[in-house]
This record gives sequence, C-alpha cells and structure tokens, in this order.
Amino acid sequence: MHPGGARWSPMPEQIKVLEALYNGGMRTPNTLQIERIAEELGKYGRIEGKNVFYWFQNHKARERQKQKRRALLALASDNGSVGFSDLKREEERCKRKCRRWSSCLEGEGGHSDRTLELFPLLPEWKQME
Amino acid sequence: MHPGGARWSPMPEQIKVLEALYNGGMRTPNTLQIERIAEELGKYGRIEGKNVFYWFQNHKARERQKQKRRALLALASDNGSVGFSDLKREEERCKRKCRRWSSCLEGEGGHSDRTLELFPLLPEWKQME
DNA sequence: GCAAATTAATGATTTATTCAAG
DNA sequence: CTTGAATAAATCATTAATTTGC
Repeated sequence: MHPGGARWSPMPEQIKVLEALYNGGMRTPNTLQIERIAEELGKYGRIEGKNVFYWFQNHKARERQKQKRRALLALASDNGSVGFSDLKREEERCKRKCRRWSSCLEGEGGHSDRTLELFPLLPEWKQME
Repeated sequence: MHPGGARWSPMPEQIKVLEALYNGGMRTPNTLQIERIAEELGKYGRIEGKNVFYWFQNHKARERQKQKRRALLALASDNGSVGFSDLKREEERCKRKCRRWSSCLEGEGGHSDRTLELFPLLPEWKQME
C-alpha cells in the first residue's frame, strides 16, 4: 500500500469529509486548517498535511475544468452554426500554438541537473511533519 | 525593515551566494538543501526557507523569460519577412484567445464562497488569522 | 533639489499544465 | 481513465528606481 514510499490513496470516509468541506465553501485552507483536517482524517488512515493541500488544489482545478467543458458544451448546443467538435478542435489548435510559443528555444543546453529529489515547499508551508 | 510582517528583502551578500549557486547549476533545491542555504544566508540577515525556495522559482522563470525574448528578437532580426512586432502581436492574440476559452462562462453562480461556517470538526474554522 | 506620480523589479500566491502511479 | 504529486506559467502586491513638474 503506502507505508514507505507510495502515494496517498484516500479512504472513502476521508473523501466524504473533504468533499463536505469543499461543498461548504472551503477552497484554499491555510496551514492551521490543513493540520486540523489532516489530524481528523488521520483517524481513517495514514495521511499528511500535503495530501490535504494537494487534494484541494486538484479538486478545485478539476472542478474548473468540468465547468469549462460544460459551458463549452452548452454554447455548442445553443448555437447551430458552430459545432462542439469545431470548438474543441480550435481550442486544441490554439493550445498547441501557445505551447509552441512558450517553449521556443527553451533549452540552451547547459546544466544537466535534472533535479532529483523534488519537494513541495508549498505556499503557507512550514515544517509540516 | 522586515521584522514583523514585511516581505523578505535580500541583502547583497545573500544575492551573491544565491546567484553563485544558480550559476553552478542549482535550479530546484530540495528541502534539505534549502534549509542549509537558508542557514548559511542567515548570517547576513533574517531569512527563512521559503524565501530561498521562491527565489529559485522566480529566478529560473525570469531567466527563461529573458531567454525567450532574446530568441524572439534574434529571430525577428534574422528574418525580414516577419517582424518582431508581428510575432509579438500574434502571440498576444493567441494568448487572449486561449484565456477566452479558459474563462468562458466561468462563474456560473457557484458558492458564495465566504459563507457558511460548517462542520463539527474544526471548531471555529472561520476567521483564521 | 525634492516629493508626488509612474514605471520597473521582484517577492509571494494562485492557477494551469504535466507526469506518472494504479 | 482517474487522480495524487510536482513543476511551470500567470498573476498579485509591494518595494525600489525613475521620471516629472514645481
């Protein structure tokens, strides 16, 4: 499972609590709140603060994604002149293009550091654990 | 200066050390490295780990920006057929368009965020700090 | 010279995107 | 495919340069 070195896999009870908090309006809990939530959720399984932090980040972002898709879909069904797949295709084209601009001549060679151990020094972070 | 609640303002010596590390190839130091660096830089003025973390993030990102601009400029001066301002304008157009897609019908009335206190766990979770 | 007004740098957060485990 | 984890890009906010009118 994940004693040792695997990623956190939330228990159903933990998810229920997290979603309840989210539906209650919580979006970016601060350190203290995160600690308390982690402590509470610890009753149901191993968990640490950063898991709670990431859960909110991801859930918020992915709700936005869904919302965006729904809106796009709604627009597509309203307007007969341009179909959904057209919108979708155009969006992809644009994204690729933007990515192109962004990564234009990025490398410069240089240091082959490719950093090893990563870490999340998260905003509002302090010696969790 | 910044005892209390202002933002970190790096001393010249601190900057020199940070830049030396950066030029040496360091990009995303891990927690241990950050702590050591912060400890070292603490000799020259108050500093904490997250300042070091943010410094590397920002410095890396802004070096990329400069690089990108330089590359774009170089391309522009090489190729007479398409001017710099053209590239710049097209980039902006695309970015706006992408942003448009992203923010399309974003709100949709969702939660009135700052409402409801909720949940038996976390006594008094509102009004943190 | 010298503050008020603007603008450029940059520390700190948030959001978007990507990677990879399962 | 879903989603935890991590990085990169965009944005916000405050401070320092600098310009400008007196």
